[in-house]
Amino acid sequence: MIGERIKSLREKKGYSITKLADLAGVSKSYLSYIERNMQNNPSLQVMAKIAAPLDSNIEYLLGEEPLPKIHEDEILDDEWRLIIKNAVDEGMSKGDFQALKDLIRSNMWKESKGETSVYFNEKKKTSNIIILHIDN
Amino acid sequence: MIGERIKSLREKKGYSITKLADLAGVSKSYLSYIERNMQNNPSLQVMAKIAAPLDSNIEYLLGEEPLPKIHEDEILDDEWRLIIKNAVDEGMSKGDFQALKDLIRSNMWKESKGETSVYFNEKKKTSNIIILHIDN
DNA sequence: ACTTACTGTTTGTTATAAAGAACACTAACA
DNA sequence: TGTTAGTGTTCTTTATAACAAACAGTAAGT
Repeated sequence: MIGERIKSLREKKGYSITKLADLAGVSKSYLSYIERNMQNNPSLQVMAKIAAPLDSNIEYLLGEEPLPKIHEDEILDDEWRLIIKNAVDEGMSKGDFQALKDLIRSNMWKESKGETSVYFNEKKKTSNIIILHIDN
Repeated sequence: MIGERIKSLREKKGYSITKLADLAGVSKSYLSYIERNMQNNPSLQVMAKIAAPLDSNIEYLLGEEPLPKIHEDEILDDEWRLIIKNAVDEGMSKGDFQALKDLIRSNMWKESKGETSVYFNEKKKTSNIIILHIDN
């Protein structure tokens, strides 16, 4: 849920609700509501304002939406084609794809120990890829 | 701007405002406002409802970068087909790909400061992806 | 004990997101 | 010509997002 994400990032930064609310420019009462999931439909502007001082972004705060089911036994060319088409429309180049393919094949991706400035952004359950976020 | 993205995807799907509004479950008047950027602060729920029938997601609709040019479908398709085929043969799942696609779109990838346990493994010049290696 | 300064919560109240029309404008067709 | 069905746009209203302020709780200081 979105509230947990914000709270987690906030505490990781050592911010209080009041502090983050000030930095973000939203009311602390509203931030409190959002963190407790009593208000689960904030606007984009509020989300963006909250994400900024957390050095995060909306997509991460939104967390993972469940991936569509995968039929593992057969490769549907049409389905792949649709996926690729959307990806290309959204800006994926062949070079991107090749790089990612190599990334998938490498089995070097493991859980972070959590004591560094690196933390996991999200973990796809249907994939062995873990998306990272470098926290500067 | 967010309105242009929605409109572009909508027209690509051949949907009218009314049709998309019905599929998304939002009012067509509000969708019209959003597309014309007269309402630039919709809620997350509305954004999610709009993104779904467009086979997109919020993060893309929010994206700042201009839409890439779309190449000729036929040439692209064959070339992509070969790439995908090889990738699938090598074990790439659709989930893998979707995860990677999200990875590309997120603009959170920055150079490592070098003081952590993370270092860059390699950098593909044909891609904007930086492959990382977590050193446990 | 009584501040002072935090923490996060709960109260109203106000501003506005979002709906549900009604509206104007086409094109197709009887 | 009038009617129907489609497009997208404006109205008007209502539901609620978001605020400001008051509130309770804790810890440190006097």
